[in-house]
Amino acid sequence: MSLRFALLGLLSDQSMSGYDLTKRFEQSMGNVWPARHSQIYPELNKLNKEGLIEIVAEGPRGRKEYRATEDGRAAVHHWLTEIPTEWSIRSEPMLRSFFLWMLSPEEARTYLRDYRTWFQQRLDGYNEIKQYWTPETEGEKASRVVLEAGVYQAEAAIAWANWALEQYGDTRDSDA
Amino acid sequence: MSLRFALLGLLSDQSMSGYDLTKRFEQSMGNVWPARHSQIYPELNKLNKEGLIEIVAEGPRGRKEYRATEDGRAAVHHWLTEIPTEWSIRSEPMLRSFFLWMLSPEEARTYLRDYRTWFQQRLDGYNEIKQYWTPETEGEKASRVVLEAGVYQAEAAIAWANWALEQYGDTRDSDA
DNA sequence: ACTAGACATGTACCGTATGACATGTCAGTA
DNA sequence: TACTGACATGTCATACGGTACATGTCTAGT
Repeated sequence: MSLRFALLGLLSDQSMSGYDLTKRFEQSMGNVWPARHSQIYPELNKLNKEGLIEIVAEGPRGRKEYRATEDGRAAVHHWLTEIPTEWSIRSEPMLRSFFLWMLSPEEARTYLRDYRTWFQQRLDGYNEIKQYWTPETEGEKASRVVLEAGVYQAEAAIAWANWALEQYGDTRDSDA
Repeated sequence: MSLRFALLGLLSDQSMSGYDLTKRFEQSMGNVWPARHSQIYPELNKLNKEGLIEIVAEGPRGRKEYRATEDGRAAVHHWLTEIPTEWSIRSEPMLRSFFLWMLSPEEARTYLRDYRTWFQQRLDGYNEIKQYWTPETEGEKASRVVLEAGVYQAEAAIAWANWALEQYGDTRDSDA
């Protein structure tokens, strides 16, 4: 159910095409809820048939720009306020961490360094965006708040990785 | 693919039944990779047919205790070292946060307080475990390291929620 | 003797998600 | 003119995941 509300929410803020939405999912949205175009396009057609979104413009190459209808925005509101949140998350990096004991210390450290590097790059990217991006729409202002969550999470992930590296006998303190 | 390696990894550390594994997923494992018994039992049968796990004991009520074979452990090692990690995670709570702008400030604050409360309870639970649980197997020692990741993440989530609450005009500093 | 609850395993259906296949347009450049 | 790459939308087969259905056993308490 989450994908449809993600689309509906994005289309409540700005009108966009499936292509634009796909790019959104490749960037910001994909960090918390991944989706490919093969899932997005059919869902948009469903949403359109159900009257939750409507086509506001057509462009070159069959481009169709959608926006949420009043019903669509109401559906998001209902989801946010009435449907209980699924709190548990799905994280392969953390799942893998459960099994580091099956690796040699050096292999485990390699994994933890990769882990740290990945989050460090996220963090750098987030800070970059914070510097050069000025949110305009209401949705973008809220995205700015979520971006900050990414910063907090990334910092925590890096701090944990450093702590874990010590547990696995690491001597150095940072990498690339 | 992740579920099979989760099962294989757990069964590399200790022999367990599907029922035991299901309980594991309801607790620690489920925090990072949820799975129900309806998914676990068929996967165990597949793993068994493929020779990656074997039955080591049978108990009352048709209980079957499995453990990973040498091939099974090798498969986990291969996964950990050769298969690229899927870094992106799936988090409905964060997805919802993107759309807080569609709520009234009071509704948004309610959500953020629920968010904070949930992670606070996680954190309390983790600290409880840290106090009373002494890891014994290698797998449990590694789980202890992952538990610490949960602590770091929960603390970051709470800190962010407090920051976000300020953005949404909250005056108070804590709740239940 | 009965009963409730934990133990224990399984299947079936339906919706979600992925990767591959498929097709075509438009703009810029060589 | 030819080519490349971004733009743009779609489908299909398969696999993954969740809810509900289905069945039966064992233990402890009443």
